[in-house]
Parts: sequence; structure tokens; C-alpha cells
Amino acid sequence: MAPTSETLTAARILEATEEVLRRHGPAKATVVDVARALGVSHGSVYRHFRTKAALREAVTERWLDRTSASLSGIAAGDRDPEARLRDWFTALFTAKRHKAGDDPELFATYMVLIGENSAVVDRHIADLTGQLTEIVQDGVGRGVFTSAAPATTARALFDATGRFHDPCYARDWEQPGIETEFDAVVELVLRGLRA
Amino acid sequence: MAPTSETLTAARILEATEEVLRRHGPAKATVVDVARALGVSHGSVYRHFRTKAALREAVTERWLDRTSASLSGIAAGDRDPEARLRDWFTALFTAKRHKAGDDPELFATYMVLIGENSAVVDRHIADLTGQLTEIVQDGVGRGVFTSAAPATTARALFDATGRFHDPCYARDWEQPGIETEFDAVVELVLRGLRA
DNA sequence: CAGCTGACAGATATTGAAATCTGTCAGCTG
DNA sequence: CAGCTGACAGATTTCAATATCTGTCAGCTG
Repeated sequence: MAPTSETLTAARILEATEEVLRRHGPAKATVVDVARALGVSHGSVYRHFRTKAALREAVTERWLDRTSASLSGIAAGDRDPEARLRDWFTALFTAKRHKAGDDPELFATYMVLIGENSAVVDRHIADLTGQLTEIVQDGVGRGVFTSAAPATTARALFDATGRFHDPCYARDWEQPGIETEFDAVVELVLRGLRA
Repeated sequence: MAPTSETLTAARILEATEEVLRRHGPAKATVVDVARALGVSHGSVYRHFRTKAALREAVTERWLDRTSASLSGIAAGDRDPEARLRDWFTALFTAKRHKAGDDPELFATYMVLIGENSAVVDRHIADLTGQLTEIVQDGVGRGVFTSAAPATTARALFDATGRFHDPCYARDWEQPGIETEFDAVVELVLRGLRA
């Protein structure tokens, strides 16, 4: 990466770190590599991120937030709650499957980062179940869903569909028949949700 | 382990292999260790198992079969299908949680073995979903469940409850609140199953 | 002669010395 | 003087030599 003379910002460091991770993988990506990519000394990187772990955590958070953001539009709409729920899970599954299938090495890299940063992952899951809670609450309000505790139900929906969004199942996402399994699970939980 | 003068059988080798795995862990357990534990030369072990991988596969299969066997009793009963389903999942979750919690090191060992032997795992899952299919079919026959394709529904039930039996979630099984999450998911899918 | 042994070749794992990396900080530079 | 540099100590990783293991098989033993 060509050293530019722009100010060194956290954003530029994150960009460079993603590139270094893409190139070298999680095991060999070093802070020195990131500094070299930016044309600065590694001491400068430590001015913006206290440790290598903090830098990797920030990269992980950015990656997860991109998924959350793309789903929030579906959750926030005012369409039929059941259709929104179906679309939301389909969008989540499709997004994850493409991330895993299109660039397996990069996905493997992010799986390592996710393993290192469980606090960030927990926040991400709280964010996603929050979106689900919105949909469930809306459905209950309109009388099309039944739920004594929307947040608990939202979490149950998220857990029940884990096979189609949890990275630990990524290898199954290319298997034939996975679509059928997805439809069967979504159908089952939607039936369980209807008023 | 004291060398006995009994005949060397596959069963005795499997027993010794489990012990060696328990003691040394999956990375350091060698065929030579197993032979030493039995007081024979390692060549003798190769008379009963073609390769080290075949030996580890047999150990893995035995371990998984113990779980299947303990559940088949619940599946085969003639009690209320909904109660049987609830009990079956509870028994599966409880068994897995104890295996993981009571001896974490041994459980980690078996997680490595499971990763090495996906064919055995696939057979195990087919076995468990087969038991679920029995219960679903029985429920449909009695008019308490609805399912167009019991085998597909059984698989959906298994997938939807993955968080409470798939080893990749083992670290969550000690978390407070996991019982509540389990109940929420089981309730949700049972509601979806009722006629 | 059925079952076991132990030496062997090639593959894999261990080890420890050398190289690299992380995180700090005194001092340089624009 | 705010931001960057680069040398440094301790921690971690790499690499190549060494040791151990896997799988085979000719021959031993009861």
C-alpha cells in the first residue's frame, strides 16, 4: 500500500489493518506490517490503539457492525411482521453465506478475530436480538404474534436459527439441502409465534 | 495400567485407548502409549485396527453411541408425544452439559475427536433425528402434532435446539440464564408443532 | 500356525537457539 | 509542542536438528 501523506487517523489504520489481515491472515498480521502499509513507524500506530488486541477488536467490531446496519432497515419497516421476520432471517443467512462462500480465507480470518473478541460478539448479538425484539413487539401489538416476553422470544428465535447464521456452522452452508433445512426451521418457529 | 494376560481384543484396546486419551489428551496420545498400557507391542494393536485414525474413530463412535442409547428409551415410550419430546431434549441437554461440565478436559478431547470424524458424527445425528422422527410421527398419528414431513420436521427440531446440544456451544452451558433460553426455544418449537 | 514381537523407513513432533514482534519512551521534527 | 521516530527489553515466533511415532513385515513363540 502506497504511503500517503494524509493525517494518520484511527479510520486509516483500521483500513490498513483489514488489508494486512486479508493479505497475511490472522496469525501473521503484525502491527509492524500495518505501520509499513501506512508508511509510518509502528510507534505511531500505538498512539491510536493501546495494544494490538485493541486494534484487532476495533476491526472485528467494524465488520460485525456492517451486518447489523444492513439488517436494521428490514427490522424497522412497517410491513407485515411475519414477512419482515422471514426477510430478516433470509437476509442474515444470505449475507453470512456470501461472506463465508465468496472469500473463505477472509472469513476464516474473521472467525479467528471473533474467537478473540467475545465481548464484541456479545454486543453484536444483543444488537441483532434487539432488532428481532422490535419485530416481535410490533407483531404482538398488531395481534399477529403471541409472546409473553418479546425479548425472550426474540432471543429464542435467534438461538433456534443459529445453524443459519452462527459461523461455527459455516461449512454446512454450501451443502445441498441447506435451503430446505432453513425453510423448515423458519416455518416451525413462525408457526410457534403466530397468535 | 497393569498388563493383564487376557486375550487382546478390540474391546480391551478401545478401553485402553480411552484411558490413554483421558491421561495424555488427544495431541499426545500415541498408539505406542496404548500398547504400553496393555503390556503388548504396538504391532499387536495394528492387528485389530488398521490405522491410528480407525482406532480413534472407533473410540468416538462408542462415546456417541452411549448418548444415543440412553435417549432411545425416551423416544420409544408410548407416553404423550409432547412430554416425550420435552423429556428427550431435556435429557439430551442435561447429558451433554454434564459431559462438558464434569470433566472439561475429557470433553475437549472428545471435541477434537469429533472434529476428526465427521462421518461418525453424521451417522450419530442421523440416529438422533431418527429418534425424533419416531416421536413426531407418533404425535401426528395421535393428532396432537402437525407435520407434512415428519423427518424434515424432526431435523428442524434438532437444528433449532442446536445451541443446547452442539458441542460448539459448550462454553455457554454453564452461563446463568441458559435454562431460561432452553425453555424458551423448546416452548417455541413445541407451539409450532402442535396441531 | 495364529498371534505376537521388534527392527525399520518415512512421516510427524519436539526442542532450543536465533529472529521477529510487542509495547515503551526519550528525543527529534515541522 | 503535537505528533512521529527508532532503539530497546522482554515476549513470542520461526527454523532446523533431533527425537519420537506410524505402519509394515519377516521371523519368533507357545
